[in-house]
Amino acid sequence: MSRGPRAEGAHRSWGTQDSDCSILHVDMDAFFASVEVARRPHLRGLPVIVAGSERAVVLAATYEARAFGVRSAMPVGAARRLCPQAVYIPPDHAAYRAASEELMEILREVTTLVEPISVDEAFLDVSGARRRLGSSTSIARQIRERVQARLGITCSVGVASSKFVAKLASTHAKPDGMMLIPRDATVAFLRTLPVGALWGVGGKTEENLARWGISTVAELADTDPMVLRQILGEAAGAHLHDLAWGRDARPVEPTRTEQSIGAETTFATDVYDMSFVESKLLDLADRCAHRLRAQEVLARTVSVKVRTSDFRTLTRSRSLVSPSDSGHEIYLVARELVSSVDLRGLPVRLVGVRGEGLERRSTAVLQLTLEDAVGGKTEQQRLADAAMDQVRMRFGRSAIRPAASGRGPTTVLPQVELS
DNA sequence: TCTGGGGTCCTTTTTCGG
DNA sequence: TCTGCCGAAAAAGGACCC
Repeated sequence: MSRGPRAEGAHRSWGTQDSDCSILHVDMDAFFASVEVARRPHLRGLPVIVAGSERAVVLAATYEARAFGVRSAMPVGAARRLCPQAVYIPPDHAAYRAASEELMEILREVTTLVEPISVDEAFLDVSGARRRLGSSTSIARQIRERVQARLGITCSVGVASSKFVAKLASTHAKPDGMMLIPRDATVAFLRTLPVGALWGVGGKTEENLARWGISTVAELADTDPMVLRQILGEAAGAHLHDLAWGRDARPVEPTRTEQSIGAETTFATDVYDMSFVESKLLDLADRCAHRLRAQEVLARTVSVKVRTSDFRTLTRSRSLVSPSDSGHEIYLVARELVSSVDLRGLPVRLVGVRGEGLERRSTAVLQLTLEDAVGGKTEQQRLADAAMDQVRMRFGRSAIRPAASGRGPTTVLPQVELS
């Protein structure tokens, strides 16, 4: 579901030398819409748009709908004006998740070095798979065939010597294509692109750069990095200058861990009633906590997001005394945080709850056996009781399980301070 | 035209302890 | 005890991605 701008001049062959290009970027074409068309063949060839409520934005549009100017992230109202005859379908996220899992399975048959970056795209490092499966471009072809055969939808693949160039290549290959950017052609390819093509340059940065007379990657590449750092900040300035020269050494990382888990919702109409907002908050905290538990992680910080009817977005966050995955605990903090927000008398459009600073659950094992209790309450037993109380408070009774020996309770828990 | 919901990362501001 | 300064951590906000 790439939205990056493309350049017409870049849309040609850049050579065939793929021996030093081991990074692949696989990107499904109009993913959600394609899944819907694949299971409703009578829609093939029609403009199809996947979107939630009238107050939402377009999540995906087939190429037939794009011909009318419809784009993803466009408000549904605007899409209806451009293309009233399109078939509008509400999203079915479970189906997209299932298709996504199948896609990732296909990719992992090629190599274990797969880094999913969203439901419908992933990077692969095929340097180790080439002896078995052939050249990088040949592997790209095999992937496209398998995806078509098993999912009934098309994808595009970019092949390059770095992640970000592979991603640009897949964007230019769309729809249903493949593009190779040989290492030697990288800088020449990049210089044909507008700055907005670079990963990390959105509307604001583009405007900002335009004020300095920079609107193409070539112009950015030829700008003194010191000046870029002044315009864009320390990190972004240096990073974008590197990208403009094709320098991107980031490896494909198959095991990236999540930094936060959250849930948010936009109301059908803006609401003044804070008790209604709180009831939604409880729901969101529960969803958030449920997913924390499913991933076996605890959140160190709770943050809330409130958007008022004028589209101002405010956030508040607070660290917890001890990390938690309890919906009730998260709700209590979230409610306080929301009530501390100055809404300036405006109704609320959106609320969200997020758990941040995630840490893995269960790193230490506390074992208490009946021997510990012999002779009444020893110092050790009192200590153990206190620890157990903490465990109950933090994880609930269900966290305490009988030991395998059956002689006492064993609990798996994150480091409990026994001081 | 009227802007979703899931995230990441970076910068700036505020808070806090020494 | 009060004040200033410093650095680290936390909080807030914003831009960006799909």
